[in-house]
Amino acid sequence: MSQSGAGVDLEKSLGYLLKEASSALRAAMEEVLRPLGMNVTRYACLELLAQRPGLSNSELARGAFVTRQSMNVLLQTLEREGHVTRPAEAPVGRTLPTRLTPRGRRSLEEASVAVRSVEVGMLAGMSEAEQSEAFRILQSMSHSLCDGSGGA
Amino acid sequence: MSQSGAGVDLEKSLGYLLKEASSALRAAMEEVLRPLGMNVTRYACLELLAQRPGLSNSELARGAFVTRQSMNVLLQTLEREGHVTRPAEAPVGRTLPTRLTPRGRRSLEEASVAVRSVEVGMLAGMSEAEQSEAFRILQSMSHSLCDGSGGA
DNA sequence: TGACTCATGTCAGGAATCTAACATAGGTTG
DNA sequence: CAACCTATGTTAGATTCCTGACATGAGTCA
Repeated sequence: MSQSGAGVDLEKSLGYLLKEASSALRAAMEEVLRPLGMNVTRYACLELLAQRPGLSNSELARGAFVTRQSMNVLLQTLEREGHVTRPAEAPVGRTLPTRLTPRGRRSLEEASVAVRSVEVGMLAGMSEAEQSEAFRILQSMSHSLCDGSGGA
Repeated sequence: MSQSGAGVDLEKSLGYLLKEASSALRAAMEEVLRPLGMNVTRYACLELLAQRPGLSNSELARGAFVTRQSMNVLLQTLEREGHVTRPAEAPVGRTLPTRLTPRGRRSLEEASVAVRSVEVGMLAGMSEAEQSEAFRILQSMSHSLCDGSGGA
């Protein structure tokens, strides 16, 4: 390997570290979800619907960090598979409120257990106080980035 | 919007928050890099080469969080554009040590300024102590995830 | 009322990434 | 030495995701 102990500051960048942690988390989640025939985006969609029934396509897209076009095709798949239902007509406006079916809820249950184990593993070795601190810090980063980006 | 103040714990998940922050960072970086005709992966590749000249294709891939196949096509593009150079023959084994050209270094300079401004904005409102704490915490998360995933 | 703006759902095309596969070089172990 | 295993570079095919575009419904304002 070429990596000698040269003075590189990429390893000191919080941005790089953030990406590294996020990448590791995603990889770990994909790994435990694959045997269940699921992936991170599918899980995120179902989890969002479990916690906030009636979310629209666009709202799910924002919550799962994909475009609404991508979420649309995912919802069509989930609908075809019988995991979610959407009314044929929009009760108001154009938004179609989506809901989990019992089958979707069952799939989510399995996945939730797997994902929770990953998150527990991620927090191994961190005290309650550190977790609270991590929460505050990550929220601060998100807000700073959104303010600086969307507000300018 | 459908989001009432219902008791949802996705907002309390450190994993979700980690993804949110990482997503915001990536979006902010893409935004400032786009006017420069660059994207996050290209920037990561050039930055890695600046800090560790002679990295191989596979090492760059790992550092930029993509597959070595994806990095390979990127390197071919960068080589065609004159941003990097690779020897025609591997001096040892099969690894082709890659290096920045002066032109690649110039492109990186521009991008670095833009990216640094994003990172500075992200750290706005965080004290030195908090940044150190963030560093420790993110590293702890990464390590816990890799140990639990690759070691099992 | 009518024009404007904004958000949504949806379809089509393209760009980026990944998975699968093969050949080669180096180290390891019998 | 020979067989084996691992890591690398590379190509090709498939998949995923995004960008662009259009039509519809709701709210705003003159």
